[in-house]
Amino acid sequence: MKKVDHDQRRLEVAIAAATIIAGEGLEALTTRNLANAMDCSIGVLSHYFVNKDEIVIAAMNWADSRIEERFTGLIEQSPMPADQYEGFIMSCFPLNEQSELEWRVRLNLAAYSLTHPALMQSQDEARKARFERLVGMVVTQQQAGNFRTGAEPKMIAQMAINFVMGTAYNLLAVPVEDRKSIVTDMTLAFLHSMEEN
Amino acid sequence: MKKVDHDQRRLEVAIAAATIIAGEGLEALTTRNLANAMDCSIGVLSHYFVNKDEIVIAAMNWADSRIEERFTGLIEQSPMPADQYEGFIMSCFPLNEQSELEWRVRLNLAAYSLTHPALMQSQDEARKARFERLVGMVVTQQQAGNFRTGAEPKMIAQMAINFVMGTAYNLLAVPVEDRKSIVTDMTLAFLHSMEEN
Amino acid sequence: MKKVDHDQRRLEVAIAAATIIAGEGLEALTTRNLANAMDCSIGVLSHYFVNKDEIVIAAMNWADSRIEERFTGLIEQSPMPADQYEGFIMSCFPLNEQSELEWRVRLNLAAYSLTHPALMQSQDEARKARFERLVGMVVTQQQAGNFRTGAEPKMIAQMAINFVMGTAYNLLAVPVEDRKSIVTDMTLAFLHSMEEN
Amino acid sequence: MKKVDHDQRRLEVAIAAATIIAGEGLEALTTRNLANAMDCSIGVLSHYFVNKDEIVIAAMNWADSRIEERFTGLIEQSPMPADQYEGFIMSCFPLNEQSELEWRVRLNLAAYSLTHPALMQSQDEARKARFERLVGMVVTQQQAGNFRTGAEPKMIAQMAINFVMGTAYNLLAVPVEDRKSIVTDMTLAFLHSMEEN
DNA sequence: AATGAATGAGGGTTCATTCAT
DNA sequence: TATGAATGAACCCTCATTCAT
Repeated sequence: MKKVDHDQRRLEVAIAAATIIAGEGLEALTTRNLANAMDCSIGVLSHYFVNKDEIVIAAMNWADSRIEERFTGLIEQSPMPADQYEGFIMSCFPLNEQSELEWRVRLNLAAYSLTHPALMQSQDEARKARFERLVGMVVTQQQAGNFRTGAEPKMIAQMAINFVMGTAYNLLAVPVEDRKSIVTDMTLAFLHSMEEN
Repeated sequence: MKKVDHDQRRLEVAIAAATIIAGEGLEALTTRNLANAMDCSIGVLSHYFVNKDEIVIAAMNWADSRIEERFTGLIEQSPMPADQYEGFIMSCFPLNEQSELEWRVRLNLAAYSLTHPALMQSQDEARKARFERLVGMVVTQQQAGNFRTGAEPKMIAQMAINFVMGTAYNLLAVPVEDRKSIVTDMTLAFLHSMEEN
Repeated sequence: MKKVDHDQRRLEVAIAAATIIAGEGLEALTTRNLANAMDCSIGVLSHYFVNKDEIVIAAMNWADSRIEERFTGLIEQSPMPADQYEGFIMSCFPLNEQSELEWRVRLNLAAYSLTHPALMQSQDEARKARFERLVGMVVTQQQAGNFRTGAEPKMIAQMAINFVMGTAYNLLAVPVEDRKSIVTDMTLAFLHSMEEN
Repeated sequence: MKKVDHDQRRLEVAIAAATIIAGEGLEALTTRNLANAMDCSIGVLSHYFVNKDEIVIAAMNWADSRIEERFTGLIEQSPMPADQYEGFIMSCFPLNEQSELEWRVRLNLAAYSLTHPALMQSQDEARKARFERLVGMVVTQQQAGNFRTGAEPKMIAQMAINFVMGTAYNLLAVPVEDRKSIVTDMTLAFLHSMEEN
């Protein structure tokens, strides 16, 4: 008798919530506003989430996961041929409407989790997993002769993470049309600085 | 002198507000909570700020300025002797209680300004000024032979900004006692990658 | 037979509702909670009751009737031999789990009916019938020489009702294990005071 | 700078709440309804009570205390001259508009406390204190030769309490104009049954 | 300048009820 | 019959803001 896919519906709510957070800010994410955006009644939300906090968390985790999945997908196919840097860049940074939305939510998540221990903890775990994956990739690249071997893989991995995050967050303040050339140059510069010299 | 008192009180309010944002989150910054933290009555706040939005902005700008001032102070005394990297690092990153507070607020500011045009605009201006100052510093360093000349000063400046921001934000998730060694290594690596080779 | 099933189901709902009222209070009697206790879906309730008010009334009337039926059963077998006081007491007061439940609901009914005219009216009718029956019993007992004849049967009947109610309600606040000796002594004292002297 | 008496205002809220409970029932006691009855805004309530539960408790305790105080006042002036039974009766039972209100709330309290442990506990304490006072009074009356000495003071006290409660609660279902003669007869009969014979 | 009581809009949430399946 | 997703009114409560003192 199940007419609706429960998980699908939860996802829809999470995406709608993420869209509001990205577009109007966290304070604009009210149940009324959200129900309106989803074109349903307020009561519906309580069928899929026990309270609003869960919705906020689901929205943020959704955006975070989307970014992370693209990033992970890239790493897994390394060693990356140099001619695929283009795809790397496009996947890693907010260069289209969709990833813009996700990065905006992620920036909110970064600030929000500072004072929400449960969220901070899940972030920590995600961070560790990401770090480990990236360290593995660096080692692979070093063995392939693409990265210099003088530096610790762990440091290179952490610097890459910081580079991507710092660049992505700062990019959000730049007009969309200007972003691509900036980020391309900077990524190449970063990768160059990681290369054997 | 009245004006001094007035400005002094505004500053006190901003600092108290920033402390709440950093410690309990933006949602915990209520007028009642703020008045309580300042050990004064709610009504006092309206003598110094026309509404709560102004308080939020003042708090965020205060934290932002504090970080920026230290950064600017460093730049102005360049070319930096190599033996002052220690001070540079301590000044640029959240390595003590005070700067931790400021960086936490700044991260909130980064997210908040995404959907608050007025704030975004003032951020833009600050960003430009910061950028210009840093470009000047890079040129100076290049002329002094500390930085490689192969790269555009603008790109180096932007990469430095992104490096500092990305590193600082990610540092907030690391236990305070572990931060210093991490950031030292990474800063040296970054500066090394900027050097002539 | 459909009718039997239907009435049976209504009764089951009423008992489940009464159980919730007795155990968790009137405010805990929600449709969701009730459906959960009955291990059925919310929609089922509307097949047997037009709305929740009817359920509340059915639950309260059920408990009230249970108590009343035992009381009536006792009266009808009067004149009561002195050696059956034990049974009288056990039947009239909340001395086991089941009657405890019923009396708790009845106390809720007493309060609830104060502001629910329809319920108050049905209560009035039940009260009158109870009163008449008891007056008849008192007359019988007087004729049998068990009760003093100096007092009006009506007054004795009313005092008996008040005695039972006052005692039963106050008993609900006493630990179950202490109740029996208390109520035995008090009933004997009451009956003694009603006897010829 | 205190313009209002905080305790006075709390009392006003409690009385207004009690009036609603008595007149429209516990379910009609909403914050909107209460604010409306007090001719003030909803927000005012939160200045004097942390939440609605506290208001309900305050209202019920107020009504309970009013009844109790009259009862205690009577006991303290015992041994009671026989010609003051009139006052005793008027003070003990719901025979005017004011005490009617209080007894209606008390009946709600009796039912409500069944499933509200905190309230039940405070009721227990009040019950014990009441009992002790009454036992003391019974002893006094026995020494004055007004009550029979054959019975335990404790039993007499408990029977008196049950008599008053049972009678008062049942009285609430009787038209006000019929109550006085009923309760007078019954009280005299009760007191008579307590006398030496 | 400082106070804090008062306001009432708007927040999240719960609820009885309806209805397509 | 039975289901449970959907509805939206109404709940309690918090909040920024105002203003008489």
